[in-house]
Amino acid sequence: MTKRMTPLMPDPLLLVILGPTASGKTALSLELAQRLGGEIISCDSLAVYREFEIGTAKPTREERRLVPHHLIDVAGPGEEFNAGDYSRLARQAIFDISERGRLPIVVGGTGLYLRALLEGLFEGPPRSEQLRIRLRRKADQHTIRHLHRILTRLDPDAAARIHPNDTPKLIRAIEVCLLAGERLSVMWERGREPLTGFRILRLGLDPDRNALYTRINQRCEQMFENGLIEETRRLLTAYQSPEAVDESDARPIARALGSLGYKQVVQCLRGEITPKLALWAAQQAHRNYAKRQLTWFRREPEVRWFSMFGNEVDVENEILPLVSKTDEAVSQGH
RNA sequence: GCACAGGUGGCCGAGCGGUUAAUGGCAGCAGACUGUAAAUCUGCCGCUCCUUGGAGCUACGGAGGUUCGAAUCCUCCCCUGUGCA
Repeated sequence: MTKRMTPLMPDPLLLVILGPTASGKTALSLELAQRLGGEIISCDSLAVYREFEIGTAKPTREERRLVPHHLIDVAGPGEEFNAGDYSRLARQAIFDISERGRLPIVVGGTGLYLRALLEGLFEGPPRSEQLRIRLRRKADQHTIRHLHRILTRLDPDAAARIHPNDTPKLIRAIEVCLLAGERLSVMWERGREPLTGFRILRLGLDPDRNALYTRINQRCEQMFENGLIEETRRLLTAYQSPEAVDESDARPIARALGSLGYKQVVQCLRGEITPKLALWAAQQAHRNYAKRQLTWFRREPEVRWFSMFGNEVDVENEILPLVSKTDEAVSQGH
């Protein structure tokens, strides 16, 4: 094997940092970005919303001044934002960063968004709120199996892959079939459009479970001390939370008010639970979430795992060699 | 001190003579996931052993008792809550 004298321009590197909430992704990403001349693309379904600050653990203003961040605060609190939007915007950001000769670093905990970014989504119709309302009403009138029966009629293959109890996924599947006039499973088979043109290096953080849970508990407590309740009160005044939707209420719905931490604080503000219980429940929810994230990320291909927190990783000896090794491998034509 | 009400698996909580290792829920563990994903859903869940299916052991505050059989009935004791003193 001879070394190329005039090697083709190798694909630029794309760094991906993934891991559960509170595993130290931010710390690691900042260090790497500074050492490698990188910019960060957040991959977080809640950090995209403006005004949701404390409960989303966004990087601080100082951190964002240190390193440019993308895909944070790109949507209004009451706006609709989904995996497709994310995929498009994030890809654009990655191309722009790379164009400028900088290293794009994707950092995130939202598995679906990461997959939408790296592997793409199937080509499907957007959601139809009206159709969804109709389907949900139907579901309420019949047994739990009803939606599944409808889907089985429309697309048996898709139905076989969705559990009869999983109402939201059934609704989306039926919606797609009806709107597209085509089977979802057929659309799936046509495949996705993955992100190409980059060598992707995935770094995963998987610290000791008990230590992670302890850190999550502390971080939640910190959020409450930093004014999560006040922040939620302000948001709740301007927006409705997704549960307890009132038809006569003109305020837009902020979906993020139903997410970890905010949901529990909303219950507290409505007088349903005490602040103490809200904290306890928020901690619980974050722990459960971290576990689900790990389940998702375990399936992610080619992840270089580190069983420690992001701030504990020996960047100099553990990661920088990986980065240059990838460079080498490609320039040698492997 | 007296009178009620209670003490059930890590927690909450059903059961109130056999079909009960004991309904549920939570937590825990494992899993799924193609435009609501910080969402939604699934499985396992006393211990030990073997191959699915089982086998054995330990369990319903404690000690006795009644009974073929008790978490469930009786007696005494310990503890908790409430009311009266």
